[in-house]
Amino acid sequence: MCASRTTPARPQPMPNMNVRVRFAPSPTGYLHIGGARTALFNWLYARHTGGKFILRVEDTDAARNTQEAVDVILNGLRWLGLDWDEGPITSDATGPCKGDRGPYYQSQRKELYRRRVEALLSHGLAYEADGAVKFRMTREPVVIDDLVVGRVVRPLTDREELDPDFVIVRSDGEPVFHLVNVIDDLEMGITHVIRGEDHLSNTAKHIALFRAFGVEPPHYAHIPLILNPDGSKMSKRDQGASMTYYMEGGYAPEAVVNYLSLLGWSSKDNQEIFQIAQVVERFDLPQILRHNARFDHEKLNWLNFEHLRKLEGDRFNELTVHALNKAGYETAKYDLAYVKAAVGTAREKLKKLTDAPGYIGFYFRESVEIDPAEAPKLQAPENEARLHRLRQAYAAAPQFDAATLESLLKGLATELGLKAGPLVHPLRVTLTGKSSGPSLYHLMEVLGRERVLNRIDAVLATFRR
RNA sequence: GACCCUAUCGUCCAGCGGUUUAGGACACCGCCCUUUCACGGCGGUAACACGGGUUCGAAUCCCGUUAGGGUCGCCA
Repeated sequence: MCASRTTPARPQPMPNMNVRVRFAPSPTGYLHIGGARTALFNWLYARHTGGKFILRVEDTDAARNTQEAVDVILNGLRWLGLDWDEGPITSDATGPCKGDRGPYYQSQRKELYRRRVEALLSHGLAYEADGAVKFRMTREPVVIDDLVVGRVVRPLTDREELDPDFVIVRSDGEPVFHLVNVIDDLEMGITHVIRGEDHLSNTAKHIALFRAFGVEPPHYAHIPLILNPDGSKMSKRDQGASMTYYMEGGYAPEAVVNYLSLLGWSSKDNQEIFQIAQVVERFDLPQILRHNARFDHEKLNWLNFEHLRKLEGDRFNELTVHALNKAGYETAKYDLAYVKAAVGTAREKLKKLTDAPGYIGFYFRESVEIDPAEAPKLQAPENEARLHRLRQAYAAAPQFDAATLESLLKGLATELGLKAGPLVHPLRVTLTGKSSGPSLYHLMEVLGRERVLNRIDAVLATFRR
């Protein structure tokens, strides 16, 4: 267990410096995109105000909460770049953590809950019924002054009218969500609860609980939900509901974070493309919209492209090489400079990182695999002589750089009374196997004279059968 | 069913009583540029859910209807 909770709160230097927000996921084995956005908004608010972002794992359901499930969440948040100031460091509930308000796993806080329940019991604010412990809920409508939604008055529903009290400890002794959530927020000194709107109705219970513990509740900000493109609610099974879809689908974290920021929040000045630091600077709770938003994959794709092309060279190289390796291309077998130059020709061209293997994989295969759709065109009789002339010109090229290669090709085209196209197309297919790809002249420069001549020879050989 | 939230182009946002022939972005459709594929440039189609009020004047305020979402668990 990490640091004790008895450490007194430190004095707050500035009025706005004491914001404490948290993301409190339940490890179910996957991180929902909506949960990721909730985490992002909390993180943004903490960073904007100079407050603390806390990660707390709500692993009360021992049966389905595994360490692997926690890792999914930790990895998802890390991938997005949402670092937490307090919370677990590993997926081991009894392992190390940072922060002095731990433990940050609910499974490690049972004693705390037990004491709080006893206090409630002894004050007559809770009572036992059928082996469970129930909380004596207020019968009055509860007013919620929500930072996003505004003032909401929640009266009892007709069902609650019958019995407003609700279970806080099950008959098996396990405390329920409403209870532990409130106790933890209280103990951890959470000042703002930023969460999905699906919790808005529950908030009445939470406020009543806070008051029963003798404290005023934190500020609440209920953010709208993310819906499917067709407007239905996004559930586990839906495409793109899980963070892994983006992590493995060729998206840059920068783009996903940017897109998520724009769902339900706006800087009001029509800017769409943001670096995360710019969002941190402008983000605030009052600008959050009140209505749900549909997830638009096309727009995310566009943002992904925009971010990919703006990525700093090394970062682009890192992400692209990773995508190539994942697809089975062993870039490590090649010169670092060659790899960098090769990847460089895909710069500003990739829509998704997962397009990299198909786009520049030819650099990392010793023999070219001709696209079956292009093979017949390449076999056109006139191509033999053209490729032969091209080979001669390139074998004798004084320098093997893009500009020289281009002028040699164009010179040859003029000589043969052709436009560049009839030479460019077969040559591209010969060298890469495909009809489209990086700039032909630059790709040849990267490939180098030896590979270019070899690849031309390989195709020429198919003409002489 | 009860209660709560919401409602501007297909989608995401701007608009917060008059400066609006409702603006931007994605997507879509033309044209241009071009060594492929892209990018880019120019132009275009496209919305205030409906009905009542309030007001000299409403996308903007109020009420209702409709629609969508959420909550009513010994799930979280």
